Amino acid sequence: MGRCMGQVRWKVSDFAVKKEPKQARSRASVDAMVQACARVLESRGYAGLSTNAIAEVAGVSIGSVYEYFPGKDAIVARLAEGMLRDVTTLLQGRLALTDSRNDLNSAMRYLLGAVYALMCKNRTLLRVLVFQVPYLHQLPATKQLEIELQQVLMTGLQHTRQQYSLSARQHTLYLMTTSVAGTLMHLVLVAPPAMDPDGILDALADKMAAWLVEG
Amino acid sequence: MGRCMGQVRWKVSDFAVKKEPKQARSRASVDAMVQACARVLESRGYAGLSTNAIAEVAGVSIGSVYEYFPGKDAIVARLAEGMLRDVTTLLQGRLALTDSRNDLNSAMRYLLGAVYALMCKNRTLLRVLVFQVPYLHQLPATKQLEIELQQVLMTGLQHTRQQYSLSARQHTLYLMTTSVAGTLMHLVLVAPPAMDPDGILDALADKMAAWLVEG
DNA sequence: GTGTAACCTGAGCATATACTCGGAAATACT
DNA sequence: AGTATTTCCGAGTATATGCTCAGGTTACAC
Repeated sequence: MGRCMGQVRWKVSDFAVKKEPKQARSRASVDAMVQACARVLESRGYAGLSTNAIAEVAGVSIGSVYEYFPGKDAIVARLAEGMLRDVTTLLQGRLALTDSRNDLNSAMRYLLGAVYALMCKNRTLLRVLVFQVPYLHQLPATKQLEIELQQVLMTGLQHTRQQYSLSARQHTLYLMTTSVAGTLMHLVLVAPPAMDPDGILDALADKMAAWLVEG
Repeated sequence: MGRCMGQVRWKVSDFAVKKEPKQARSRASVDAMVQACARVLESRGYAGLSTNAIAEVAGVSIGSVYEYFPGKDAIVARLAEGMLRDVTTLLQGRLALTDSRNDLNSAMRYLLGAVYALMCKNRTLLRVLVFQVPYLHQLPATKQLEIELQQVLMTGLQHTRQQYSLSARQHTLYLMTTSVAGTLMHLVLVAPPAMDPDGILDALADKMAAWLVEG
């Protein structure tokens, strides 16, 4: 077997593209590989993912896969980065809307609902990425998403006029991001469907809005 | 290669023990295998885990491994169940202490601190288990831990005399478990060490205690 | 002691997966 | 049309890992 088995840390070169596609044909092939990767992850999990499977599902030859990617992890990384970026840009977009609303609570609810809805599409794929892909949380896009979430909440914080100590704000900010992330993750990936997501998001929005004005 | 590659769901038989060790010698062997499994997971990650590696590190022959386990997943499952049970029993123990204290806030802080400390040992191993083992959240012990956490918080809820609607309580309970879990997970597994865990746990205890009395 | 059951061994076979490479086919350029 | 470049192919090789099995060793009961 090749390299890359038996290590806990990954080199960035594992995730880089080998060659940039230049013609429309090859761009379509690369896209097909990434899509195939998603489908294989959904149906067989990360352990069942192989370059051969990707090539087969994508309808291209195994040689073509290695023409553009150094290995399967690069394809997974590209797929994950795309999905994470979707959430990040959603957050950025909704942030503009949030600014114009003066009702903090409903603005928060709006944001949470949007992110929740986006996560629910691709539920299965997301589950595999989060629970099985070893290097997901080391990806740049993951950290970018964390930063973006903090940014959104920070803006909410700055809107409130209350003055608290800086450390208190920092801690609250941290708690909010981890709480929101933890709740959304569990709600989307783990909780049974009988869980009344709308009611829970209502409650979460309430609590978070309250934390914002408290400090 | 054997079976068990390429599936998203696992059979319980994958996690069962093949034969129960009866003499002290074999019990030591089985224990060595589980410990070796932990060490291999820490140093090479789940992708680098193999029955051969386990046997080598444990100092037993590969044949002995298959004498007692149907495959590596059974060993991982046993290891994980042990660690999860440690947290569960800790929670149960501290719950008794919590009852006797009337200061809800400090009781909460005590609990959080204890769980955090326990998680911090075996940080690396925990990281691998949580982020890489595909079937971790399907293990009975995982769900048991969730239930136990809810139980502890529920007891806190019942201690407060306030009467709110049942659905509000249910939602708050859910939010508390997911928030606490999310924050602890991030703090232990992801956050950089410069994060001032004590201060954050203080803040979290404050917030959670407040939610308890609010409803 | 002797017999039985539990325990251990490790070479070896089967298989899955990573990855290469020589060359064919399509496309772009002039 | 002719040439260069890009793209694609897929049989084939190397290797890691799963797992078996025939036979040896140790512990225990009587």
